[in-house]
Amino acid sequence: MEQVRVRIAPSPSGNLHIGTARTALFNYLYAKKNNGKYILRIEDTDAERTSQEYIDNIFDSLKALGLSWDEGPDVGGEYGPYTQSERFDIYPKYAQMLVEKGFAYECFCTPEELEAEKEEATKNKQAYVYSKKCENLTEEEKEKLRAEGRKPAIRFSVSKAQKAFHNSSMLKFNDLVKGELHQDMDLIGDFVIMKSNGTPTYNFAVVIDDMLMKISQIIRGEDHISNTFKQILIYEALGAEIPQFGHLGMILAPDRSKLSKRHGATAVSEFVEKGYLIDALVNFVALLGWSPSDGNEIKSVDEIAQDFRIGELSASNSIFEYDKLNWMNSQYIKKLSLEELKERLKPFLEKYDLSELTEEQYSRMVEVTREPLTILSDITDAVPYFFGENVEIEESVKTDVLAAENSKKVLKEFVERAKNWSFDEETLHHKLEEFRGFFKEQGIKPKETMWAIRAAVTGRTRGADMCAILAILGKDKVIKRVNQCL
RNA sequence: GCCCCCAUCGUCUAGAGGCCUAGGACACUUCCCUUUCACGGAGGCGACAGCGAUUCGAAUUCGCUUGGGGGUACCA
Repeated sequence: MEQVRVRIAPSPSGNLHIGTARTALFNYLYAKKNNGKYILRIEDTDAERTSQEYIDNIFDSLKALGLSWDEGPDVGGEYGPYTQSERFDIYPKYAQMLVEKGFAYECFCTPEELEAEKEEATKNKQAYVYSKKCENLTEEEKEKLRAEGRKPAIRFSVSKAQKAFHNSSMLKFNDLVKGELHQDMDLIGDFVIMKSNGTPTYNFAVVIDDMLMKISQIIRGEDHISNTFKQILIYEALGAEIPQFGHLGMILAPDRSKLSKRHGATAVSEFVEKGYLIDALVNFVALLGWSPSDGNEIKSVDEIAQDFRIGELSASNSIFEYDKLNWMNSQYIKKLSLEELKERLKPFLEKYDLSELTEEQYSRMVEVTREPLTILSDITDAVPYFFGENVEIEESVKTDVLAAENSKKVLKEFVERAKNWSFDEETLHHKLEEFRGFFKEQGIKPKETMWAIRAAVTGRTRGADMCAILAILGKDKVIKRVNQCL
């Protein structure tokens, strides 16, 4: 296949999952690296589980991730429509074609009959394979069943395909990331390709769509490996060219189970709401399975694309640990310009009245509080003392710091002196230095001196640079708070 | 149960027979810087799942065992 065409095909039965995001990323990277096209297709054959809300979420998240698609439901393209529910009229034709070629047949079995077969198999400790009892139904028998009101599903005949295209029962393909994979076709039961309600099953719809959309490489999670064998059989029966497959390890939770809500966020949008930067998220997720050749792990999508080789991806599963994500997010926060950071922080400062601060004061506040931020939402608890007249004093601060005799001495002296200071940072810096020196001679450590002031003004023992805090708050508020404390 | 995939520090990984007394990153930890927290800097701790086989030589090849994951639907 000359043109590289890859796709991401989420099914809108939930918000865009972080695992799907990673699959999307690797497809995007592959397309980028190979000058190919990257296509978005919505797989909504199961009407029960799809909702517009999820579709919107998937679009928004994918866009936010910066993985823009060349063809898709919204932007269109040569091979549309790109939403499976809008393609329902094209699947029956191909199913019919397979029936005519003898690679598929109508099946009238009821769910109960099928269930019984399955139970029988488990009882005998055998792999369940459909009995094929409908494969050789005569026209009369079919008519009779139809007359009973039964609606047939269409099943793919694995044995027919095997006879037509293979010498042995071993089906093999060369996976882009895992190497040679194989499966005994005798263990693949005749699977349904068209449901009795006339809609295609997943395995059938994907093949038809990927074929028609000329997809050249299919990169997806390894939970699809078993589907791949079925799909290869369909391609062969259709006489279509078989694309290359690449199966990625899965993302697991720290307890090695599937990543789910009980482990925290799973959707990209949830991470964003929590204060993760989308660039950090993408970078982090890329590192699950891929590693940079130069050892520098902080990289943009474009940089990763240059360095991306699908064969070098890890074949194993990887565990999603927050530690590294957090570190990475903090690195990306550090790289943000002050202006950008000021904007991004606003959603997390809604509980405060930002109008209390001038633009300059807000800038300075962000500047002096940004250092320890891991996620944007950390700002919420980092800045309460910049707002309001009074300040809430932490219990431990009251008992440990403020109760100390030295603290009272320091604070009294502070009020006396500060009255005459000009509250700009430069002056404060010098004055406080003098101030510390004054107490040091009396045997009070600089640290203690500063703690007393910090405790009285912010109610805490830790926080941003003291001079900046004092300057932003201004003389009146500072003295008021200290007096109140005394 | 049956089938498939995977297996290097706690985690993400480098490593494609000798360059490995196994390298990096995160986490943890020690020290330094410092008016606090943090940031930053310099160190430290820490792994080839087990057993066999091939080979002069194996983390790297093969087999078995164990462990983990996935699939087993008229879900996708």
